[in-house]
Parts: sequence; C-alpha cells; structure tokens
Amino acid sequence: MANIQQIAQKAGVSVATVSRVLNNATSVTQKTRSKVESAIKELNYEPSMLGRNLRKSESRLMLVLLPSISNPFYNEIINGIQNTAISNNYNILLCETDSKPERENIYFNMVKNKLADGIISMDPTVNMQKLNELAENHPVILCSEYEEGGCIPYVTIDSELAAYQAVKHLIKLGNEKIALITSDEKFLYARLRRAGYERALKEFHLPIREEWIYHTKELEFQNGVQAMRILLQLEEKPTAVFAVSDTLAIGALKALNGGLKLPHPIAVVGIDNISFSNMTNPTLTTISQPMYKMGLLAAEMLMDRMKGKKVESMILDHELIIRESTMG
Amino acid sequence: MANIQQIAQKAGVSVATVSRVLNNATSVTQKTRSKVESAIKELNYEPSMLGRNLRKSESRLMLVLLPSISNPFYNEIINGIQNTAISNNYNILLCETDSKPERENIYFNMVKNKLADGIISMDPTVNMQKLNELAENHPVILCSEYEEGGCIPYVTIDSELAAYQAVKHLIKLGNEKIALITSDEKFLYARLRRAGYERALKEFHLPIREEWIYHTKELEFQNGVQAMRILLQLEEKPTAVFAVSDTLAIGALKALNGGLKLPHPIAVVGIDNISFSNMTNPTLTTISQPMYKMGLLAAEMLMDRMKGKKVESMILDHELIIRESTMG
DNA sequence: CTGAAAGCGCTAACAA
DNA sequence: TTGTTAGCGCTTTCAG
Repeated sequence: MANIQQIAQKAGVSVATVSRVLNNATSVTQKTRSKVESAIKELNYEPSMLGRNLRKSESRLMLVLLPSISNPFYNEIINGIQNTAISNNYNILLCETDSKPERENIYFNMVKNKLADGIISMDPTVNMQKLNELAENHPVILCSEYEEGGCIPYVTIDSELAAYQAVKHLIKLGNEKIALITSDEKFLYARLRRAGYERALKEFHLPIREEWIYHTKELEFQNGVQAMRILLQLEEKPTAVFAVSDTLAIGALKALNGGLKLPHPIAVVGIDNISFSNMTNPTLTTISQPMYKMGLLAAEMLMDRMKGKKVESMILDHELIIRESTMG
Repeated sequence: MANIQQIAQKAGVSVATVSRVLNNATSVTQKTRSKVESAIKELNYEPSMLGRNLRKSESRLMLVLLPSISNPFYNEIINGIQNTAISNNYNILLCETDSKPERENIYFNMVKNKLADGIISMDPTVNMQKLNELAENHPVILCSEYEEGGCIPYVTIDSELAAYQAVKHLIKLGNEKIALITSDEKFLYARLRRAGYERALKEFHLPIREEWIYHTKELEFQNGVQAMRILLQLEEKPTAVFAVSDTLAIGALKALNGGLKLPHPIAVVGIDNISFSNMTNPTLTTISQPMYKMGLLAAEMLMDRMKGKKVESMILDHELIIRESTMG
C-alpha cells in the first residue's frame, strides 16, 4: 500500500500538497493537482484514515448501544441514526450489549480510547452511573429510555401518556377488566407505562388488581405468550390486555388464538408499531412511536454535542393505531 | 486526557516501560509496574487506540455488509459474528447498504483506508466485481449469498436442496398446484431455490406454470402480501405456495387469512425460520437455516484470513420445520 | 530490566 | 501557491 510520501515523491511535490489535494483545499493550482491526481491513480493510493484520525484525534464513529437487535423496535430508529450519521460523514457502530455489563464496558472503553467519538444509548439495562461518568468527558445521548432528572440529553416519547391513551381506548370499548403485561420495573419506561395504565383505570373507577399485572423477564415474543397463558389461568380473567411492547402483545395474541374458547375475544393493545404488528392475525392495535425521527434527532443531538454545542432533550408525539385486535 | 508521556513522567520511567505495562509484557519488575499503575490511576489515563492502531496498522474492526437490518434473518447471524468477534478482541461495524451502491462504496473505502481490517458480506445486491477487486488486497468473506465459482470464500446452505425439500413436502401432502414466490433472479439464492422448486415438480411430473411463479421486488412482508393477492386472482389458483423467505411467506399467510373463502386452505412454506415464523396464525412451516453457526463460522473464517491463512468455503445443513401452515 | 529514539501516515502552522 | 517541519500517541528495535 502506497503512502502519502510516495505520492509526493512520484508527483514531485511535498506531502503537504498531496494532503491539500486530498482534502480539496482550494489553494492548489490545477496543474499541481493533476500531477498529484495522476500519481494517486498510478500507485492506486488510498489515504489511511488511521493517520488522519490520530492527527485529528477523532474517529468519526458513533456508537449505538442497544440490548439486542432482535427487537424490531430498534430497526427504524437505527435507520434514522444511520442516515443522519452518513450524511454528516459519520459511521455508526451497532453495539449489542445483550444486557451484559462486560459488553457495555467494552463499548464505554472504545469511547474513552478515542476509538469512537460519542455514544447513543437505547439500552434500558445500561449502567446509568457509568454512563453519567462517561458523559462528563464525552458526548452521550439517550434515545427512548432515559433518566428522569439526569443530565444526559435524551429524545423519547411520553410513555405515561401513551399508556394512558392505550388503556383508555380499551375502556371506551367497554372493557372493565384490563390486564397489564409489562417488564421489570427497574426500567423507567415500564414504571411510566404502568403509571399511565393506573391513571386510566382510576379515572374510570376501575379496579387495579395485582393479579392482572404480569411482569416479564424480557421482551421476546415468548415472554408475551407465557404472560398471556398465566392470565388465562386466572379465575377472574381479564377481558382486555395492554402490553408495554408490540413483541409482548404479539406473543399474547399468539397465546390467545388457538387457545381455549372464550365467551368474548380478549382485546390486545401494544406499543411501538413494529412492522410485524400489521402481519399478525388479528392485526395489532398499537401506539406508534416516531422511531425514524427519534433516531434522526438523537444523531443530530449527538453531533451537536460533539461540536461542543448544548442540546435540549425532546419529547416526541405518538399516535394510537387502531387495528383488528381491539375490534372484537 | 492524559497521554503516555505524562504517565511516564509521573511514574519516573520511560514511555517504553509504560507501554510494556499496558501490554502486559513480562519484562517489567513488580516495583516499576506498580509505579506505572498508580500513575495511570492517578491521572485517570486511558490509552488511545488511535495511536496504537496507527502504529500497528490495524483497526480490529470488521465490517458486516447487509442490505437491511429489518430482515430478521440477519439477527442470529449477526449474533454469531459478534460473539466470535468479541471473544477475539474484534468489533463489528454493521453496514446497511439499503442496496445503494454509494453506501457500499463508503464501506469498501473504509477497508481500503485501513479503518476496518476485513469485511463479511451478506448482501445479495453487492457489486461482485468491486468486491472481488477488494478481496485481492483485503480479507473478505461471503455469508449466505455467494458467488458460484468465485474466489471469495463463503459459508452458506444448499439452497437448491432446501427448496427441493420444501416443495417435496408440499407434494407429499397431496398438492399438485404449487406456486413459487421468489425475488429477483439476479440473486443466486433465488435462482437456486427456483431450480430446487422445479426439480421437485419435475420429479413428480407436475406442471411448471409461469403464472404460478411470482417475482417480488424486495423481501418485506408487504411484498409477500402483494404476491399472494395476485396468485389468488388467477383463474386456476394454486393449492400451495413456496416462498423463498419467511418474510414473504408470512406476508402470503396474511393475505390468506381474512381473505376470500377457499374450498381448501392454501399450504405455505418459507425459508429461514425467523423468530416471527412461530408467532403467525397459523404458524409457518419453514426450512431452518443454522444462522448463528453461519455467523460464527464466517467470523472465524475472516479472522483466519486476516492472519493470512487460507480458508475453505463451507456448506451447512438445514432442516425442515413442519408447523401449522402445512397441516390443513 | 529499562531507556532512547525511530517511525506508523497524516495534517496544519509557519515560512518562503 | 507550495514546502518544511513538528507532532498526534503509541509500539518496538536496539543499546545499555
């Protein structure tokens, strides 16, 4: 592999001039430029980013932390991040933590080691203390999951309101026994969505019964299946279910169809509007999050941060999408 | 941020010694080591990978090219790649090309520019000519999609056989009118799967009718829905459908349920065994690919390549998973 | 066992 | 407009 020296020699100019050509500096005569360019072609030269990165002390890489790419919720967010990043000459490194602290540490170190310029975390399981420490010296943005009252800027939706609206929709349909399938309440979104669920129930004077609230360990389909099966074993069965993610809701739907015959179909609502939610049978009523926009904004915020600008947290709008799973 | 110089100064040793401590060289007395270590702690020092990478002329990053992460088929493969990479001190950079050549070029350049040490391509839309050129000077592995008779090592399954077995399964169930939903035949897997489909039909003296073969533009759910709708409009409707991916098959299933009443249910088989395939109603019969293993092997092959070893292409086993969509 | 020094490939300040 | 040169932070050879 040729280096900048060899190009300079071949073209009969200095390395500085080659560098100027490489970086489209204006102060190069067309004649010199051509000389350099033909030397580059001749030697099949590709400038090394390693040298440039060291010199400029940047990597133009941003890290995107997420627990697992198997949750399609992240797909569109990632698209948003990626498109924004690329158009700003950045690249993204997708980092699956699998909710393992060791993994997380690897990625934190990449930032500390200058191998990445900043980090967008979408991982609810992230170690907030460590992330806060990192954020003192490095650009960090939270996306979707965030810390209340924390100092890291975030972009998210109003989870409490979303849950409230989802449950209210179920109530308006005449349901009075509404179950909640949620995940571990160590996660803020789970606490907020539960709060929204309870607010709706209270507002309509409906009972909040612990046995109708099921906590899953993860957000995989199977967790939703499992949850629904348990709820169906109750003496007093719910007539409707609100799940805090589409993956759980889809699992619940699966447990419902082909299961025991019930006097009434059980209505189901999810959150996220993942693409698969329109392929289930029945199709899933859900709250749509502006995933692409969240990703786009998170990336913009990160880049502002990297430039040293201050950025404000944002809360985006969501929308109830009514489909077959709540149409009896 | 402290650098190695400052540590050396603080510890009263040379930078060489600090470097030795950093890299666990044996030839450092415990006493010197402690001095250095406490200096590191005191200054909160983190070694810069930028310097190391330049010096060693490696990035310990591998690129993973795929058309879109929204196809869950890639999830498990990526897990396999990632786990292998991490345990070898590598990181992966997921690269969505969106089937756009500009995107692809960005990633190829990262390898040329030394920003990445090698590349695993799972992108059927990849520009094979350019990839071959790249492979002359850089480590490249193909995963899933490959080039027949090409010189880039690959890991894949026997697509022709998989398709043959899927269709044979439909035939054994008594189906004689079997449609094929496939994608553009510029892709090798599409050609191979069609070949398997035709081999099975011929073997049982069943007709191959062009109107029962539908080509989709992409592999999204919606493409499958669309395809099935067209097939249902035919005068002579097929009684079974083989789709070359689970996403298409799931779309087909969706078009089928809630649609017009048919004398017999239409059987559907897919390929991939993505996690959704078990959540549809009915659940999907499919050919399971060993996705995790494919990813694992691809990563190992790439690392061997990066060490300069020769590697052999591999064809892995698949398996027919029978579920409700072919159980009438 | 430790230090001095060269150098990886590039950019940018300064000089000409 | 172009060249000279210092140096980004690290590893590694060679000497001691």
